[in-house]
Amino acid sequence: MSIDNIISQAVAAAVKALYNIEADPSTIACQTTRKEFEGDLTIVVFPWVKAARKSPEAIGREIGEWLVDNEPAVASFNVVKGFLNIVIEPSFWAAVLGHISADKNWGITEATEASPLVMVEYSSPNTNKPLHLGHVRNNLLGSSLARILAACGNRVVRTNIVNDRGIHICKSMLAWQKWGDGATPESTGKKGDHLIGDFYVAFDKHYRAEVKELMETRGISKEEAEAASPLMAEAREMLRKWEAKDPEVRALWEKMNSWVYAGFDETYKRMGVGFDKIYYESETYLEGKEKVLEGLEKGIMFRKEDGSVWADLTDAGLDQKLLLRSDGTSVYMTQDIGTAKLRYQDFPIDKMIYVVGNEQNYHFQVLSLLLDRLGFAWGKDLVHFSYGMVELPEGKMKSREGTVVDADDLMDEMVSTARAVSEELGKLDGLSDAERDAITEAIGLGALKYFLLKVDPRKNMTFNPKESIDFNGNTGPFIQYTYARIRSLMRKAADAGMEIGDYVTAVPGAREVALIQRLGDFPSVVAEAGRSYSPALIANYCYDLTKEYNQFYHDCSILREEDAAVRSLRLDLSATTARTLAAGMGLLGITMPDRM
RNA sequence: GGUCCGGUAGCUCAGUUGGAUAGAGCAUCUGCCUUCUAAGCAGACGGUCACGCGUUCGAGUCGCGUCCGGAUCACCA
Repeated sequence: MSIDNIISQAVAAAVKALYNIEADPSTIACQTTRKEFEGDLTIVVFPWVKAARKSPEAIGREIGEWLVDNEPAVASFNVVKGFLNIVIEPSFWAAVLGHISADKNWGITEATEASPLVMVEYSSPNTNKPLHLGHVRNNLLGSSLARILAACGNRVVRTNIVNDRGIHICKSMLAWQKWGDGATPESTGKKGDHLIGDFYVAFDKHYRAEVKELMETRGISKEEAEAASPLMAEAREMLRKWEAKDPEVRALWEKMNSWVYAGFDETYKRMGVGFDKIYYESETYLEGKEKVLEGLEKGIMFRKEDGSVWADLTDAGLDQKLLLRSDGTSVYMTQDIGTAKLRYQDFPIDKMIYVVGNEQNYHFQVLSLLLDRLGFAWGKDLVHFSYGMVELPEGKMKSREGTVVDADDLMDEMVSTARAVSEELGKLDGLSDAERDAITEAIGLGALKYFLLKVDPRKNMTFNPKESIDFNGNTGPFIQYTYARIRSLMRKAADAGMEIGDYVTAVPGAREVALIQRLGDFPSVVAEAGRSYSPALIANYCYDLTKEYNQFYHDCSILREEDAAVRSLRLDLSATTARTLAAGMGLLGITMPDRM
């Protein structure tokens, strides 16, 4: 039971005793007192003014007096306008810290057999090019969200739907056949995904040259030239062969995809993201048809004269949506319905969360409606975790113009910057090469992850590779640094044989109380982050906690404190802060180095 | 044009169910390394919370309208 709950319940009891008003303790506004006023917690008394027929000041005074008489945790109070500021009996704060400190899983709720089963889909790359900055935001949001949901007591299945088929991969395959000269990741020393990406670019280059030439020699329009392009015709022919399961095409497709997957795995691993179940579009793209035809029979869909199948969503304020082309083939929406069916067969999920960019908001609005009408229990309240795009100072990333920020390059750059800064500050002196590598990796990736996760996912963000990433202020490294300092402090305390956790007689000061209150918030922050699907909430909490700790740290001497009980209290407070920071940053997938 | 989402300090962003005088970082300026790590701390400067109306004890937060920016409205994925 947290101190907030104790006070809320006591206030509810006071209101009942004084004015015979029933107040739900959870609705009572109990908040940390602002610094400029005296007190620890503040109760807003305005809600009872009408029913009690008294002035806010009088009500505040009466509740305050009642609390002092009846609630041992309350030491004193003062009233400013309609705000009742409560001073908690100082010894209670030591007890609260003891409670937090004893709970090794503070803020984390373990899932049980009965917990809801939540599936989170994220990443969902194409196999024709390497991962870029946009994917990085997606991957980090998705995996962080999965961790947060698990910490909120959900059973979580992380999933990835890989777009491994279609014209795009055929383009890469064709380019490899034509101009690849038998190149492999081994022969070129390139990561497989980058190698395939290069061939995709090569196709595009040759294709555009071809179109230009056709326009000039035949004097035709761009559209006509594109339609007449032999190169594109070859790619389409290859796709046709792929769909007909031509052994040669399939073998090449499998070989090249395996290169890409090896490359992706490396990137995922470094980024610290993973999946419990991966679906491949090549295995699911035919699935939705059956479900759509089933819907047709039930009258949920209708067929037009040309044979195409549609859903009419005008009654829900949306348009008509195509689900099967006139030639009977599937579209994107149909495949998503099919994937949903497969997933439900594999896992009896209660909730589905799709981490997909906000350009697909409309798609998921439609998907939700369709799944609901087709009888999926979770269809109606599926969550489209919609996030904004990452833009560069010059504007949007465009692969054709080569302005895409590559995920691997970005991570390399972050880590080498971290190393340069660390060396300049002399932070790595006296450490082994392995230690240096581990620390700079943690800092570089910590900076990147924190930067992408601390902002509201819905918003578009600008990423300036040169200037955006900082190691000062509200950044991952700042939080990591504070953690590393505490760890160093704990090592010194251990060397000196100092005791922690033996401070029952100590009375915490104002800074300690502020920090304990902040630590006490962690469980509700995690719960709120789970409810609102917001890694940013966790990030900003970690930052606030770090700031609070640094102020405390600079205001007092810990190891030199002469009163053993106070020193012990401060050491335990430091240790608990470090643990909470590690837990919070862990939910963001950020590792905390022991020294830096 | 329809639908959805944004608009808070020069810049990048917080602001938890409506609560007290609006919060950080960066940038600019001023102090603090002989004291557990200065990637730090303390302070100064900086605001019509896009605009208007409404709801009420109280609105950055809720409702309606306007303006600006973005996304989307394919027999693409």
